[in-house]
Amino acid sequence: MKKVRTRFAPSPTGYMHIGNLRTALYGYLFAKKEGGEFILRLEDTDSKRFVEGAVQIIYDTLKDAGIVYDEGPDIGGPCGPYVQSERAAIYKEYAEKLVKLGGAYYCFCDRERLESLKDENGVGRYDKHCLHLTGEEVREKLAAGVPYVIRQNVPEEGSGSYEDMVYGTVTVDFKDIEDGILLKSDGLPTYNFANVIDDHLMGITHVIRGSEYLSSTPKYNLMYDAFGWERPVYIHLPPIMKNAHEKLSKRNGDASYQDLVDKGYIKEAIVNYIALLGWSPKSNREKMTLKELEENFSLSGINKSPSIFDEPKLRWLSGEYIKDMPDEEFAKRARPFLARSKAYGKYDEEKLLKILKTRVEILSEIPEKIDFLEEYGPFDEALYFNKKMKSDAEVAKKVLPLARDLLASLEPFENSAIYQALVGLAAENGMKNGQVLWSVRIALTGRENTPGGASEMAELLGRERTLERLGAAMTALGL
RNA sequence: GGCCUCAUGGUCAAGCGGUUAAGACGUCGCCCUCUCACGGCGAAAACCGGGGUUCGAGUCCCCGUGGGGCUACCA
Repeated sequence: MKKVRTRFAPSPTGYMHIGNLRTALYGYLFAKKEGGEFILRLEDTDSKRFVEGAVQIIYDTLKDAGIVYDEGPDIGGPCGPYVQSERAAIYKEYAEKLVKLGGAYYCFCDRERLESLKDENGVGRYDKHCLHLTGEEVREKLAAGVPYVIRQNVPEEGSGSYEDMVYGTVTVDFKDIEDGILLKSDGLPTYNFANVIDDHLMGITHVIRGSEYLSSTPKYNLMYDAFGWERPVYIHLPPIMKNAHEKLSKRNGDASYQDLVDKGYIKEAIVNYIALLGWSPKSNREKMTLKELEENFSLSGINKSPSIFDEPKLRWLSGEYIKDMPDEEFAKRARPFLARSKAYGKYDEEKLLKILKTRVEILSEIPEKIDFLEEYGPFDEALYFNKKMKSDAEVAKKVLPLARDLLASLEPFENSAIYQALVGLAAENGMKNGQVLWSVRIALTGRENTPGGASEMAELLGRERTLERLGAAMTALGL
């Protein structure tokens, strides 16, 4: 059996979108699952669309996501170069060869004539005008330097079929396919042509790409057939949508890989999530590492219908990754976000992280979750009221002084000891635990909700700040 | 317009002729609990419509409707 070779062939025109990344991911997963190779090729034949820095983004994104290619522009390989703009001579040679084989022909029609072929709606296909030029006429024009393109010669009758691995049999009548341009007048190939030549020359066995190529695949096959080359297996992927009507794209939103990483989504979760968009594993387990995805990937699990990118679910997955992450790893990843908080550097980092770990799904939530530590100030005494805890300002007036005295000398000043002490205080004074705990927590933070209980907050704040705030709260209550 | 293609809860999806139509996210409720969160338990929620085929259709066929794509000297 031939070794499986897949490729990811992006055009360096900007950001890596989630859809692009998924196409790359599936190509990678399939190749690895089959023990094959995955290669990266840059399709930059349209100089007008070239965007500075886009190539680097492609390298960086793949690397960051853990998608490693076996051959590519920056690492080389036996089928290079892997950049189409550096392969112009190859395409020209093959285009001329295809002309000789009857699969293509020279066309000298100018734009004006081409325009005249279209109807009021701008539709109308080429009429094969130049196909009927004699060999002599072609030679003359070529010699005279008349600008030309090379067009594919699509049969006027019949149809082309192929078996797509996800969509099944796809058939298109040749009469619905135009004699597309293979080699532009600037000498560079169009996507269709360069793609076929490169995929063949690079030994690609499985073409994995978006479903937008579903109906143009028969014309690729025509070329493979004309050259006498073996056709690859096609695997078309449904689009990833922003909503029911729009495809995910930079223009519609900002769901590029980098944007998500910047927002603090855990990158493994992003990769995991997009693998699940359009593909479902045999088992019901959804959280999977790249390695596990490689092992479990299968073409039969690929879905045919478009899927909508659901950020809430990505959020959840990201949170799962955080919760399962070793503390040191979480610390490493959280630190840059921690640094954005006012509380950064003023509290014990380890304690902060511990509190954050189960309360954060994406890293960018970190600052907002702990900023409150530095936002202590006068607050409404109605906060002391809690029906379930049977607590209110009057209770607080009783509790706070006792708590302050108790905590002033408590050793060690640490969560469970503090908790035990406060509960003990409640018992001694015939109060409910909640009355003490609630009052203290409110006094310490001035907030109805905090990421942790009274004892945890006290530990975090430290003895000095705890006593200080207890004192301030008592003063506010008129004590 | 022509052609290709898709259609199960709000979202991702399982299902591949006979099921009480999985599971996950989200939502809601309950439990746990020093508030929040975590965790546990539970609930509501779906086969686009119409014709066939069949003893039997979410599953097969046709039509319709709706969505997406292609129809460039873009990829």
